[in-house]
Formats: sequence, C-alpha cells, structure tokens
Amino acid sequence: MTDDPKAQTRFDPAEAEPRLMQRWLDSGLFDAPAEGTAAENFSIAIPPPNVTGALHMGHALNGTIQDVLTRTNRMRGRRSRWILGTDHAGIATQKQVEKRLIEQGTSREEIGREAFVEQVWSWRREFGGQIIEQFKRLGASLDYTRERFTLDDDYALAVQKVFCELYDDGLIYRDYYMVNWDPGSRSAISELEVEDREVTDTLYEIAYPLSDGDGEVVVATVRPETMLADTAVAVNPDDERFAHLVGRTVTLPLVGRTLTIIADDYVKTDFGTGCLKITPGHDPNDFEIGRRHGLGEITVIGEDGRMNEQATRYAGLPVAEARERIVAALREQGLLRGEEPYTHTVPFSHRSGERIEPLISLQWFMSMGELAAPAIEAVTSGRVQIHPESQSRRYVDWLENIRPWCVSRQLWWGHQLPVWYRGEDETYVGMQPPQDPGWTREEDVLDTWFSSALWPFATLGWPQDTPDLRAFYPTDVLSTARDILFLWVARMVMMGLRFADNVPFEHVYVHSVIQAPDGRRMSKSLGTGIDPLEEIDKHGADAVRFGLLAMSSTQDVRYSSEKVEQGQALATKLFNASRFVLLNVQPGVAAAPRPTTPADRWILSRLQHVITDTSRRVDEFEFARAALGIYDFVYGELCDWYLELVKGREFDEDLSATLLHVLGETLALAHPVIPFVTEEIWDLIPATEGLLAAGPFPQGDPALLDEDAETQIGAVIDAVRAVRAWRNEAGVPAGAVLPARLVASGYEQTAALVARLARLDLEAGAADPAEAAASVVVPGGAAELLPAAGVDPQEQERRRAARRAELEGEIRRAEGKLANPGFVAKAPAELVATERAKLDQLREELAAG
RNA sequence: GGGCGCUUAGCUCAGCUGGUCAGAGCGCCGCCUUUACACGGCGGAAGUCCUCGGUUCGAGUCCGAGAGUGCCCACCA
Repeated sequence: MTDDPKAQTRFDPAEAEPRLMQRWLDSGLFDAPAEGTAAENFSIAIPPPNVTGALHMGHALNGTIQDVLTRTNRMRGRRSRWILGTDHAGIATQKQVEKRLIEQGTSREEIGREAFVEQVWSWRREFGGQIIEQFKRLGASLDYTRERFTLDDDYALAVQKVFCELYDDGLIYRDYYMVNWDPGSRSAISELEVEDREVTDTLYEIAYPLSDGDGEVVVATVRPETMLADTAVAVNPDDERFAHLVGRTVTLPLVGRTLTIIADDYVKTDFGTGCLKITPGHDPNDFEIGRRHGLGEITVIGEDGRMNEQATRYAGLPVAEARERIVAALREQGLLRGEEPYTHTVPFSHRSGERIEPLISLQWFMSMGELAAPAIEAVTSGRVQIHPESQSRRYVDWLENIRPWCVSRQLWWGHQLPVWYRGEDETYVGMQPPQDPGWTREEDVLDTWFSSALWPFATLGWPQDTPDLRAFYPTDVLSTARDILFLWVARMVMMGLRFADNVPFEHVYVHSVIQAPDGRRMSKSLGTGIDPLEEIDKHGADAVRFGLLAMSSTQDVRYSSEKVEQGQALATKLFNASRFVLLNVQPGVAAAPRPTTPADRWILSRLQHVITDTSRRVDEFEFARAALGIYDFVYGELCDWYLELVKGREFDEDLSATLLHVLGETLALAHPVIPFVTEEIWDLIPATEGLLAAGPFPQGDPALLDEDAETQIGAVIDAVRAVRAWRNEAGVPAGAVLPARLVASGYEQTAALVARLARLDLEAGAADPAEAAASVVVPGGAAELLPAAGVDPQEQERRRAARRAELEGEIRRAEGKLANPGFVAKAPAELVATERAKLDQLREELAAG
C-alpha cells in the first residue's frame, strides 16, 4: 500500500475472492488428517445437497453457519473437517434425466433400465459438480478432497449391510399395505413427501338401497368412483338413528355387490350423513377399518392412475372421467341424493405435484418402534442437544408416534434392494447375489432417505473401522432447516445409534428459513427466489455471509438486502481502517498490546469484551449477535473512536505495536464470518506470516480488562458527543475551533482528546476570563463555551430552557418513585440509593443551570 | 381439531434471568470534500413496545383473555 491518493480504498471481492479461495485450497488447510479422537477434533457433515441442485438461499445460510463453526474451531487449533458430498436424490434426479430423454425423443422405458442408469451417471458427471463449485464461491471451507456421493460403491455397501442386518433382525419386512402412491413418479412415496393442499371438490350423497327393499342408506363421498371397490357400509355403534340397520345388507349400485352394514367408532355421527361407505382398497382409514372387520380389499384404480379391469365397464378411464360417468349413471337411476361444493385438504406428491392415490400394494417396510426408543432417549438425556430447545419436543413427539416406514420406491435411480425372489414364495436377502439359479432381483430401490440416514458414518468409511471414523465420529454439529428434522435428522440418530454405536452428532442447530422480502416463501415457481450467487456478484461473499447471519434468528425471517449491504460496508470499513493503520505504523514493529494512554487501555479492554462475547455467541449458535457484535466493535469502537483518538499522536513503537495487535485480533475474530476481506488484509500486513484462516482465534486476556480506562474514555465519548450536538444545533461552522473551559472532573488525562474531537481550544479558554456564553453538560461537569464567532447566545438560552424542562421531568419521575412507600420498602436498597443519588444530582444541576 | 411461534420507529428486525431497554441497520432531515474510508463523517427527527385485564413497589419484559399473522401436526367421508 502507498499513500498515493488514488490508492485502492475498497476491497474488490470479484478479484480477490477466487484468488484467496485458491490459496486456501492449495494450502491443504481444509482437509484435516484423520488423526486423534473425535472428542478432540471438530467435524460437521454437510447436509448433502441434491446432485442436480443449484445453490439457493437456504444452502447459502446453512453453508455460512457451518463454515463459521468450522473456521472458528479450526482457528482454535482443533483438527476440523467439514465433510462434503452430494445426494443421489432418487426422484428429483430421475425426473431430470427423464425430461432430457423425452426432449431427445426417447424415454426411460424405451432405452431400458441399464441404459437409463448409465444416462443418469453421465448426467451426474456433467452437472453434479455445479453446486460444489458454488459452495466455493461462498468461501465454504469444506474438505473438497474427500467428496462423497450417496451412490458411491463403498457407500452402497454400507447401505446394503444396514438393510441386510435390519432384515435379519426382523425390522425390515415385506407386506401389503396402503401406501401413498404417486401416479406421477409411479412410485410409493413416504408420508413425509406428501403435502396437503386445500381443494374444492363436490361432496356427493348417494343412496344404497337395502337388500330387502325396505328403504336405503345414504352415504357421502367426494370420490364416487371408488364406490366400485366398496366392501361395506359403516355407522357409529352409538348412533341410534341407524342401530336397527347394523348387520343388515345393502346392494351396491352399479355393481350389485351385497355389502354388510357394520358398526365402527371411526364413523362420526355429526358429519356427512352418518353413514360411511367403506373402501379398503382406496382409502387409508377404510383400510384400517377393513382390517379390523376382516373385509375384502378390492382395487379398482391402477398404478397409472386409471381405472383397472376390476372396474368393468369403466376400465381404462382416467379417474376423473370415471367419476363423471358414475355420477351420471347414479343420477339417471335416481340414486343421487345430494351434491354440494366441499373444501378439504387433499394429499399431493411433493415431488411430482400429482394428487396422491392411496393404493394397497406389496412394499418393503421398516419397523420403527425399536429404533425410535434409543433415539428419543438420546435427546431427552441431552446426548444430542437440539437448538433451539423448543424443537426437541417436536422431535420427541414425532418419534413417539412413529409408524412403519415404507422404504421401497418404484424407481430405477437409487440403491436397488439386495433382495431376490424365486418362484412364489422364496425370498433371499443378502450382500451377495444367490449362487444357485432361478432367482430374480427385486426391481425396487430404496427411499433416498434410507441412504441419507447413514450419512454421518457412511461418509467416514463405515462399516470399516477407519481412521476417519475414529477421528471424526460422532460429528459435533448438524445444522439444518426445520423441514427435515424428521425426514432426515431423526433417522440419522436412529441409524447412528444402531450401527455406529454412538449418536451421529452432539448438537443439532435448526436455523431459520429465509423468506422472500414480501414474506412469501422463496420459490422458483412463485418467482420469489433470490439467487445467492447474484448477491455474491453484487456485494461479495463476505457481505452475503454477514447479511445472512445478521438477518437470521430462530424465527423465520424475510430476506433483507440492507443487512447484506451492512456486511459490505463492514468489509469496506475494515479495509480502510487497515489502510490507516498500515500507512501510519512504524516498520518492523511486532504486534503486541503496549498501551501508554487511557485510550490504548480502553480499546484493549473493549477488545477483550468483543472477543469473549463473539466466542460465546458462536458456541451458543447466536450467529446474528456474533456478526452484529463484530460490526458494532469495528464501527462503534475501533473506527469511530479509537482511530480518531489516535490521530494527532506520534506513531511511536508502542502505539504501532498496539494498533497492529488490535487490528490483527479484530481480523482473526471476524475471519469466520467474513473470511475473504480479513485474509486479504492479513496478507497486506508486513509482519504476518501464513494464513489467517490457520489461526489462532483470539482468546482474550482478562488482564487487559480496564474499568478505569473504560470510565475515562466513556466520559470523553459522551462529552464529545454532547459538544458536537450543541454545535450542530447552534449552527456553529463545522470547522470552527471554539475557546472553551472544561469545568469537569475525570478529564485529567484526556482533556486534550475532548478538545481535539469536539474542536475546542482549552488553552485559549483557560486564558480568557470572560463569562461563559454557553454551558454544555458533560459527565462530571460541564464544558463552558466562551463568546466567539458562531456562538449564538440565544441558542444557549433555548437549550438551557429545554434542558431545564427535561430535568424537571426527570426529577418529577424520581420523586414520584421515591415517594412510593412500596418502592422504598421493597426494592433492593442499592437501587433506592442510586435513585436518591440521581435525584440529588438532577436537583443540583437544575439549581446550577 | 390440536401444538408452536410472531405482532417494538416509515421498512426489516434486536431487546437473555422484570428496575437507564425504548435500540440497530436501512430510509428521512440538516451540516461537513476534517490528510483510512463520500459504498464516507458528524448531528437530528421519529414509536400509546397489537388491545383489554391481572401479578408486582415497578412490565415490551411474567400470567390470562381477545384481535391479527405465520408455521407444524392430525384419518373427519
């Protein structure tokens, strides 16, 4: 740097960030060796982004959070590894590739499974690296040398081993069950991938004639087409209106089947007609009822979302069309008793967007109760701590009510089940294919979350007992958004405890969701998304990182570009403050705290506070406070005051050493939040060697805390502010130096500082016997301004009157408080004494002024 | 239908264990090219802390009710 006025006064992120990232990568700092124990090391496993994905705001926030934790702990000297990888994301990836095939005029079915899977792999080779590169833009200090993928060969072995062991233990089994069938992806999907949407349908009332011709029952339904699969009608056992009907039969219209009227508690007496058609094949509740009563299970809708051959003359029709025809037929036969609009929530597939069709099918399930119990205990005992704590209850509630998990998916992209069948009833499950002939492999693949559940240990080489596993498992923190607490976090805890003999992480941090500025969800389809990469282009990665942390909390928050700009301002400020320091310090001086004045002692003391606060806030996941606390120190203390106080002094060795010390500590403290600009400045300081990212992180030195200096400089700050405010209101020209006397105690060592920053001439004032033209209250007394050009006596009078009114108000308040017998009797004595002293002081000032 | 949050300056938000807590950033107004920074500095205006009750000597801060708003869970045809 030079003192050339044209010298760079701004940090240029676009130029510097890629260069600095490359330096970090080349240094090998991010790939911590597999040495030592997990207790002494620090690790985080990144929530693996979808291999098809692009960096969105959630990634950017979560990436920043994890990076702050990793960088802080790395600088503290712990071997720190942030484990990187991507998820094969079954449905999403398969859909992308299918779309491309269709654009190419072919299809998945046409090219066959083997070719299709090869297509997906080549797709991954082509596009899978995108999001990794985007994490680099953010400055994420991930271990890029050990990128993992949930479909890697050794990862697949881990998945198969888990599957086989759970099967051998009887926790994985095959069963007919009602599943959420997604006609879009032609696959069963988990209840966690279902989203409910409000839909207005028509609620039809249909008459089912009693078989003996003696009347009818009327049922209500929004899905008349499923009546073809009805196997009973149910009423509530306590419903007197229908008690006489239980046990009798009706004839199912259009079909002619005879249905028994059964009694079941599930039926509400105050909803619909009080009579419920039971369709075990197409409704989850009816399925349960059917199982209770041993009813038949008829299926009339196929996996393609069309009526099947059981639906006789409606076979092959899409569901909606079948419905219309059935309603028409009923109307014609005079059996339609009512028809009205009805708004209710209906399940849709989160992935394909199509309406879920509940179907009975043969699927693979995982029994969860036995796995859930230890996972609950891990959290209630505190071995896994969830932050904020309120999320723990949701976690426990969910696990306590957990149901079997359908783990099979009818996809081609994923971990194919290690299951083979022969004939009607032979099943083989194993790591190796059966050697004898006649076996065919199960076509289904596992739910993507099955492999994700193994992430924290499968990435470290499990089931081998690897050095990586010993050095980094369990990990320290898992940072995520709320929405996958169940989908993923709970399952990782279960699997970790079952297979890796320990919890997968000690802390779960649930971060906020960043919404669009107008409060809507950020989403591509709504057009409300903000691209973090564009924000990085505009403001720099440091600014985006700072902004995201500053705006985040445990609450969902709206995206605030002001906070990003605040971060950019911080980077610029720090850059220029550093220029000032480097332009003035003596060459060859080593950084060290060598205070010679109250101001030096003050900044060192303030530095200790911000160091302890920041360190604690990071450890307590208070990222917004950590970021804003750094901002407040840099702006409100270092730049606004210390650097200004220091001007006018000779930059001797002591001062140079102190300035370099404060600067260096500040850079290290801020580095985890704004790594680029701090590393760049660090590199510009002549005396420093190596990377700032390599640490150390400031520890603070309690011996440098200095209350006396804080009081003295606190008074200087207040006094300067008071005089400046007075000058501004009095219209004193900004450059004018006013003769004045400082009639106040506590400024023995600092009067000159007040004079310089407030532009007062105390020597001229002392020599001048004239009566004060104005008196400005400052801590410990007053600054008396003498008559001079620009000092307006009327302004003084106005201010005096305003101050008097203010004093009177405060005196009334204090008097009232002290006149309250309750306050004097019950409030702490110390507080009462303070109040009395305050009152005395106020009265004194009023009398004087 | 349950459960959990939120409602503080024009905007976005801090305010932890009740007593200088009425704050920050942006915006707005005024002044300043003061030799680190005009993507700057200095100063200023601005809020019945959603409403109503209660606890307390004292409440944005605790309790209850209500209004508004958001999220999660749930099988009402």
